[in-house]
Amino acid sequence: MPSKPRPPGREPEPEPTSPAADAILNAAEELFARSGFERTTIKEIARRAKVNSALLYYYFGDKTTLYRTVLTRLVLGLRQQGRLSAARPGDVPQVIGGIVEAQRQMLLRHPRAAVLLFREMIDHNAAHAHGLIQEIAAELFRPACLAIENGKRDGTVRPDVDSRFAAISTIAQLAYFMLARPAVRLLMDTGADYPAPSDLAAFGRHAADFAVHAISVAPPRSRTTKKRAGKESGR
Amino acid sequence: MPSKPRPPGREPEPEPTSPAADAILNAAEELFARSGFERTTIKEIARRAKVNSALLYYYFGDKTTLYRTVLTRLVLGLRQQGRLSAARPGDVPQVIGGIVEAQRQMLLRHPRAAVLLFREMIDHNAAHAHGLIQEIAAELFRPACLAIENGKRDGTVRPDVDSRFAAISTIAQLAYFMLARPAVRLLMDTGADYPAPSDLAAFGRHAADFAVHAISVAPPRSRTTKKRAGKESGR
DNA sequence: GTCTATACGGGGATAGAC
DNA sequence: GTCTATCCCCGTATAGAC
Repeated sequence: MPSKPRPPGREPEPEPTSPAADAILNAAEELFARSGFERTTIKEIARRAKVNSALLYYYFGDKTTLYRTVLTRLVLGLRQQGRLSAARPGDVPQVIGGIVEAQRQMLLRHPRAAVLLFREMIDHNAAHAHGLIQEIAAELFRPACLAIENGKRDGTVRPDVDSRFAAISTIAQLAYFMLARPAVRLLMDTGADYPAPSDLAAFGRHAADFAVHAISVAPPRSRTTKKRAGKESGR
Repeated sequence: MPSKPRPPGREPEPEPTSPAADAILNAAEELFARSGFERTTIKEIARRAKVNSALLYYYFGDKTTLYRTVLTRLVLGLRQQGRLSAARPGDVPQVIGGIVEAQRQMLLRHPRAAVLLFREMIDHNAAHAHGLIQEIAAELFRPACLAIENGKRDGTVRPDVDSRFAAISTIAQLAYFMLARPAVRLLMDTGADYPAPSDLAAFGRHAADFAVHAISVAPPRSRTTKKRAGKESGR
C-alpha cells in the first residue's frame, strides 16, 4: 500500500498489513504484554521482529499508535474467533459455564491479551482501550447479568443477589487466578510453570461451580463430584 | 542519624527516618502506586516531596532501593495496624467475613497498597516483594484454607470443594473489583469516582455472602437480606 | 544534610541515502 | 520500503561546594 503508508489519523487501522508490519505487531504484542508500554523500547521490538527500528515509524508513526494498533488487532482477533461470545442464553449454570469457558479459552490461546488489557486498565486507566473493554463487557458481563436476572424471576437464583455484583465475582475468579500468579503459586506451593493448561481447566471448573452455588437458591445438581454434565466440547 | 546515612546493604531498612526521608517515602508511595516504577521519575518524587532530587540518592542510594523501601514500609505499616490479621478462627462464615473485611479495610485505608502490590506482581513477577506477598498470603489465604478444611470435616462445607481454589475465589472478588475499576465502572454505569467507600462496603458484603453460599452444603442463614448479623464495628 | 551543576546513557524520533 | 546515521530530550546518578 504505497499510497497510504502512514495514516495521519488517530485511530489505528487494522488493515491489510505487510509482512514486515505483521512481524512488528507480533513482536510488539509479545513485548508489551511482557513488560508493559513504557518498559518496552522501539529498538527492542525492532530487534525481535528482525527489522530496522526506523521501520516502526514508517508503518505506525509513533510508539503510541503502534501500541493502540496492537490492542485493537488483539480484540479484533478475539472477536473473529468468537472467543468472547461463548455465552449463549440458557439456564444459569449453562450461561455461567459458558462465560467461564470463554474466559478460559481466551487465557489459554491469548495469554498476552489478558495481561495487556489489565495492564492498560491499571497503567492508563484504560484510556487506550475504552472501546475494547466495552466490547468485552458486552460479551461477558451483560449475558451474565441477564441470565442471573432471569434466574431470579424463575426462582432458581436467590432474590437477594445483586446480578451485577455476581457477574463481577464470577469473572473475577479466573482473571485473578492468572494475574496474581505469584501469589497463587505461593499458595498452591508450585513452581514457576504452575498454571499449566490442565490447572487452568481445573480452576475453571471450580470457578463455574463456585459461582453457580453462590447464587442458586438450592444446591444444583453437582457437576464436578461424580459425573460431569456433558461438557459441550467447545469450538 | 549522622553516622549511618546511606546503608550500603541491600535490604532496605524500615528504620527511624528523618522528616525529609519520610516526605520522600510518602511522595514515592503515592507516585509509584499511581504510575508504576518506571514511569515515576526521581525528579517527580523530589518535587512532590519538596526536597532536592539529590537527597533521594543520599538517603536511599538508588531508585530501586527507594522502591523496595516503600514496599516494605507499606506492609510493615499494614502489619502493625493488624489490617491483615482480621481473620481469627471461627466458623466458615465468620472467617470469610473477617477476611473480606480485612481486605476492605486495607483497600479503604491504603488504596495505594493494593495497586502497588499488584503492579509488582504483573510488572516484575513480584521480584521485589516476595517476602511481602508471602506475608499477605499467610494472613489471608491460609486462614481461609484452614477454615474451609475444618468446615469440610464438620460437614458445613461441601466435600468436593477445593479449599485453596475456594480461598483464591474468595479473595479474587474484592481485588478484582478495585483493580479492574474501568471495567467495573462500565458495568455499573457510574462515573469516575465510583467505588466510593459505601460502594466498597456494599460489594464487600456481597463478596462474603457469595463465597459463603458458594461452598456451604446448605444455604446458611442469610446475612444480608433482612437483618445484618451484628457487624463488628472495627474500632 | 542540602544544594548546584553536570556527566552519562538510553530511548523516541527524524533526515535522507539507497 | 528499508537502512544508516544522528539529533535531542530526559532520566539516573555523581561530584563537590556549602
